[in-house]
Amino acid sequence: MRILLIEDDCVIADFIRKGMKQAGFSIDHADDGLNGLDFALNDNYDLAIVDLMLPKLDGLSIISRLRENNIDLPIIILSAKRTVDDRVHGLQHGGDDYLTKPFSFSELLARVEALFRRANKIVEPTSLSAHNLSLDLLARTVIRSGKKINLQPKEFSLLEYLMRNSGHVVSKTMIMERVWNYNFDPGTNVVEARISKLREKVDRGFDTPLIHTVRGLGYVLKRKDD
Amino acid sequence: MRILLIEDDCVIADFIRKGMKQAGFSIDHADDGLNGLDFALNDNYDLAIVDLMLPKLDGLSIISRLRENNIDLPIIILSAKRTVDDRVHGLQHGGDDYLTKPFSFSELLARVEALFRRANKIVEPTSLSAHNLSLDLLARTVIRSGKKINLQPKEFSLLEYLMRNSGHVVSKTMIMERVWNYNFDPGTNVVEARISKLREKVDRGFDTPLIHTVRGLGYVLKRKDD
DNA sequence: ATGCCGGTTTACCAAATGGTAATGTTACAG
DNA sequence: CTGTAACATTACCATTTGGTAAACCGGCAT
Repeated sequence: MRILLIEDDCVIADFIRKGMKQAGFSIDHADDGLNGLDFALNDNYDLAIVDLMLPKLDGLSIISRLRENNIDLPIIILSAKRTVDDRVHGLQHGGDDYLTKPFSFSELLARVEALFRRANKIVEPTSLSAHNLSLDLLARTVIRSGKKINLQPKEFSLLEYLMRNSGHVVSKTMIMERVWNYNFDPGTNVVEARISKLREKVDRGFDTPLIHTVRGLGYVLKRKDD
Repeated sequence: MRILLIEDDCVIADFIRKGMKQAGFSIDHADDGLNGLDFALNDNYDLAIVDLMLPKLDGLSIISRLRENNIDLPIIILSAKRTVDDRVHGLQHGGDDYLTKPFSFSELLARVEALFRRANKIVEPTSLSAHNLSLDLLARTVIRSGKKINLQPKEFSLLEYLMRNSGHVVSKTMIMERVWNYNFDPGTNVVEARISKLREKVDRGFDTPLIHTVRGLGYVLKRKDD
């Protein structure tokens, strides 16, 4: 979870930085508006905490610029201005929350967590892809270099699991647990057998194989050179 | 945009109701906690505004119960309690925002709009729900009032189609085309037969049937009184 | 009331699915 | 080079699935 903090008062900035680190977040700090905008535009953050009064470029302008650029980043506004008009103004500019200084750290943390909760629900990917292979998780269809591939339900789940961990080796035991919901070893070779069928459909006849076995460890989905 | 307001003070409730209507929202009002929970569980709202101090069931309990039932509804907490602890508590229980009384209507409106902005990202829905029935399109699971229902793949697709058109009658021909990909009439009663099995699993043993037949036209998924 | 038409339910069977085990293959140690 | 263990492939069979048709039911027009 990466947070961007844009704040010029270094006492407050330090206070927030330390607290967030302790809470297990990774946090970057920009101390003026232009830097902050630059950070936000050129890196992928999960949330931003933005002061309104900033040197070079004020907070509201940063938010407007981000929204103009279609950057949909949850933003908490931090400000000394406490009138209703200021709050309303901040939210209307595209802020997600407004917190007035002075504030207690626990409240900031609670708001950060509330926003994460909401933002991360929506991010669930509806398709997975690697190289020229892609799965549509909603339609449950598989396409490799434009050609539709017909998989059985179990085969699809197996491939989905490999794709979700693409680049990382997954052991047969892991596969058993996540795809078959077995927490024991049935003493058969179900996984091998199903992998074989899967390869036949997904790899056979295509340029380069994507399903690789790692002797003694398990299987990986990747292209050879990754 | 449908808002659910749970508030026992009728002066405040009226004030909010009028304002929201004027702002173009459709709003329902429950004046105690149990009613509120019932409304939220049995209907589809886009946002809820919840007072904390309520007769019969307090606001935090309502929120907890909703989150337990996997109902992901943006919630604004409204409360006279203004301490940091209360705010933190409210957010930790699954609220998305916390507003203290007295508040100005413009601030409430701004927060409602901010939450809508975030919740309504134009993303393909990954779950469908109607009344107390909900489908998880990714996991391909079905839950009705907390109980898991096991459907066969075809049954799931059929129910999904009904849900996607919930409230609207769909003809058997339509169903054949979209669920079976037949563009002709096979002269059998596949649809009827499968609808029957589906009813057995989805409706039998539950409070109110959701799958209704409209003689001569087709089928609808809805509650009787909608 | 009677029969008919549209819809429902059920039993049945063919096809698809998915696990098992036997057999074949390959990598690597010695 | 050879033996072994890990893995691959394949044939086979039980279970699940899903379509068909026949029996059943209930509202409505005659």
